[in-house]
Amino acid sequence: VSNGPHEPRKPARDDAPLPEPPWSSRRPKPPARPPLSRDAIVDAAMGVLDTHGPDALSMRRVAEALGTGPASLYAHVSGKDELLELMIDRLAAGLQVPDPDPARWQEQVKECIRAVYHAFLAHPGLAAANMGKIPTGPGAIRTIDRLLAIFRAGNLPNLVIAYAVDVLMLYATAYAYEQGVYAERMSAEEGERYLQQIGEYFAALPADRFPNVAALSQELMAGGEGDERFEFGLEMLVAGIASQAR
Amino acid sequence: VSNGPHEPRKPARDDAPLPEPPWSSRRPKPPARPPLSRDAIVDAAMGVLDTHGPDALSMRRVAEALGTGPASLYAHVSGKDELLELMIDRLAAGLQVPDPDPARWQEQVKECIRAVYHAFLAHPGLAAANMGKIPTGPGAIRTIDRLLAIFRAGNLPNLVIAYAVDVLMLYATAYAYEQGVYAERMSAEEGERYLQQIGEYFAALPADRFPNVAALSQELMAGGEGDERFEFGLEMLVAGIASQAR
DNA sequence: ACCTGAACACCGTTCAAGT
DNA sequence: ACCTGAACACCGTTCAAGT
Repeated sequence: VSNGPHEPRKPARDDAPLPEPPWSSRRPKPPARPPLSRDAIVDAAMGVLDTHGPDALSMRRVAEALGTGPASLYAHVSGKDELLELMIDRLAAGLQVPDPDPARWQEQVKECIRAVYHAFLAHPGLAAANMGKIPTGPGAIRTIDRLLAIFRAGNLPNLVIAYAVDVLMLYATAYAYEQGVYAERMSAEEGERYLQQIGEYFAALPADRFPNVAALSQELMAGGEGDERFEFGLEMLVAGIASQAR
Repeated sequence: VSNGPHEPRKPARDDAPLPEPPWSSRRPKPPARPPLSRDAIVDAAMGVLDTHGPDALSMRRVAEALGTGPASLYAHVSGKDELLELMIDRLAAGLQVPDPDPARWQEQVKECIRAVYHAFLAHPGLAAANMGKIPTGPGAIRTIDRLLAIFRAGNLPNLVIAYAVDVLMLYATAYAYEQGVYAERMSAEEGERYLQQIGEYFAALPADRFPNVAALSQELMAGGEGDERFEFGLEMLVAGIASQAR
């Protein structure tokens, strides 16, 4: 089995493999499929994730998308963990972080954390893998360095800056993970209905045993549509951090 | 196959099955193993998690601990997701939340969030399962209700209370997840060495490309031992929330 | 009603063998 | 050096069959 029938979905392109002319029978089996590489594997993994969802992101599916077997990936990547790290680093490398403007540093920080949040939201499955690991890839380092520059324009103690970057990154990642789990299980309409059901359940709880949940059932369910809840936590954190300026 | 040879590890106890006396041949095969139940399954799952770690927490291992096959669990539990929810609810039910003391509400909130954090830290694997789900079990509802009581003593708008509980719970859960992933992969000594290596890597980065990471390499690695970083974020959040009092 | 053995459709990773 | 088929040791879940 060479290749060919493995990827019939994509439309023909200029670099599509031509039929082998019988007279130039020098190389009987040229590997028309591009050779494997770390980048090609990350490309394929991103494609699998975006089109089939986080549950489909397996070494086997990625290999299948490349027209090979799962064992072939291990020549370029030490395992699934490293592949996820490479995917996260590609995500980080794509983030745009502005040059620091001292007068607007708080707003700039919020913009960056929103960008991190939305990036992980766009590729569910990466947020979970980003937790518990200290980023060391070039893309992540670049992003963190530029984010640190903004914080340094805010006249904060260095230790506060370091902790602040950490906690804000965790916040964005964790929130994206949560939203991803939530979105993965149901469509927007189902989510609406689910939230309403939970709200009714809370409101119907025996008020003598759970008086506060019953009293606040409305508010506990509010703001589920947009980014209001995310913005609330972001606001609280940045305000608290800003209060540490010297 | 009845039971008996499936659990040869534990020492003999008073309720160990005695050899069948041949003269009382009424019931040839009394089910000496206690019948399955939701509680028994949750017990066994907690045992598997605590003694063998989160990676070992599979339906098959839980069934094995109960001396049966995995299919038997599905008569009492709809699947692994529900089992995890039941485990989380047991965790929540064990949390102690004090009666509200209006003068100390901020400190009381911090105590509660610390308790949530430490509870998830003690049972790694549950934190990840707690994200993206709205808790509805009796244990979780009870805990949330008592936590809401403390917030209501703080004279905050109802919407702020609702968002605050949410964001603080997410913070505690996410931080515990992160710490759990970190602790799972290495011992305390290995963690120490790992952090030091990362610190050296950061300090050795080309200062012209990553000036801020290089300059702050010390601070970026600080406070990894204790709960300083967790406390920092908790402080920022509670301070920000308290500033919303009317 | 509760339990079970066996199977289904997957995983990540390893390894000897090929080129 | 790079790639591969086949296998290993697992998963969660289903289902017909038993009692």
